[in-house]
Amino acid sequence: MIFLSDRALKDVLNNKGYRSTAQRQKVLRRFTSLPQGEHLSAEDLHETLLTEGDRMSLSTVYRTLHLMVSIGLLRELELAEGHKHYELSRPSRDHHHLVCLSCNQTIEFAESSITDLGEKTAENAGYQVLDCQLTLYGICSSCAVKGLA
Amino acid sequence: MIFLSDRALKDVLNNKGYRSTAQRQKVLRRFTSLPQGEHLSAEDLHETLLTEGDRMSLSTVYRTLHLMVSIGLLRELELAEGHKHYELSRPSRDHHHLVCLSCNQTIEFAESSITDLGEKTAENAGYQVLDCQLTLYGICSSCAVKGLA
DNA sequence: CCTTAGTTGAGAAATACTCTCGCTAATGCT
DNA sequence: AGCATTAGCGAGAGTATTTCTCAACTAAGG
Repeated sequence: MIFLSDRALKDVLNNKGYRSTAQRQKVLRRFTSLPQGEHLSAEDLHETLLTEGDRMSLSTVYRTLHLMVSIGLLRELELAEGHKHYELSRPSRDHHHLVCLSCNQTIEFAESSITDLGEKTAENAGYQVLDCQLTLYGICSSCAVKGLA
Repeated sequence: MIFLSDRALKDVLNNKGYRSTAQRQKVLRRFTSLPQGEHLSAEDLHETLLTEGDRMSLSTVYRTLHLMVSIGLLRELELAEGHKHYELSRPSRDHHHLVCLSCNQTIEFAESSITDLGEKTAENAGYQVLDCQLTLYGICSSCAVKGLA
């Protein structure tokens, strides 16, 4: 799912009974052009779309994000900032997050064994997996030194 | 951390420069008396405290929950209901969650290897781990049948 | 005790997100 | 291509959850 043309997106959507719209294409395009490792909040996405000249209501931003998470195109991340972040779903390059509860620094790390383990567990329970996230919360070394925890 | 007396809680708090208060004791007690596998939202906790005759402001509930997460006594869960849930932190019996994005059913599962793996990763990055959560999001079999996804 | 500094309560406020409804436009059929 | 159907959109009001403010209170340590 590294790249998806407008045409491919249309097929994915239509197959599920959804329509392909300019808004959905713009949102997905924004995510595909994002550097590896970056993620956007709903508000971030809304703003960057506006500055690029793509008017879109905030409602649509939220609706589109939810839709894309539900069909597995995007991944919803709960880090430590009080709001959700989204990134392209890239099953082949699964990665996880390490978050400092004090300064919110976020580090990504890859660990393919977790995905396998998660898939197996979910299948045993009869689930079809859309996402598998290992999130580690802790205190980073510089915050530990400052005694902030 | 299966059980913590008021005295033990006081020591933990005082060691970190915090005070032991009646409110903090009540909150922790509520969690220690919770059946294994259950978790409470801030609102749940506030209500159950009130019905048990323990008046406490909602602000204090939130403050106490955050404090206890930051010192590792509680664990903050992000399931799929739109608000956070909390449970006692029990490092010795680590468990993770499988959530249906359609009906919000949540299944717990244990997997000790994940904790080890997480600890190792975090330590390499210089982090002191407070929590390690693997969360699998997907569609459960009954929702898949209903074609809800 | 007595001081001091962390903690609480109450409610206002901020934030993030969801809903409603009239209008627009994508899809599928002819 | 033209048309009917209906999913999807925009705008803003509404809701839910969480955070903030500040005066009053109280735990901790001397």
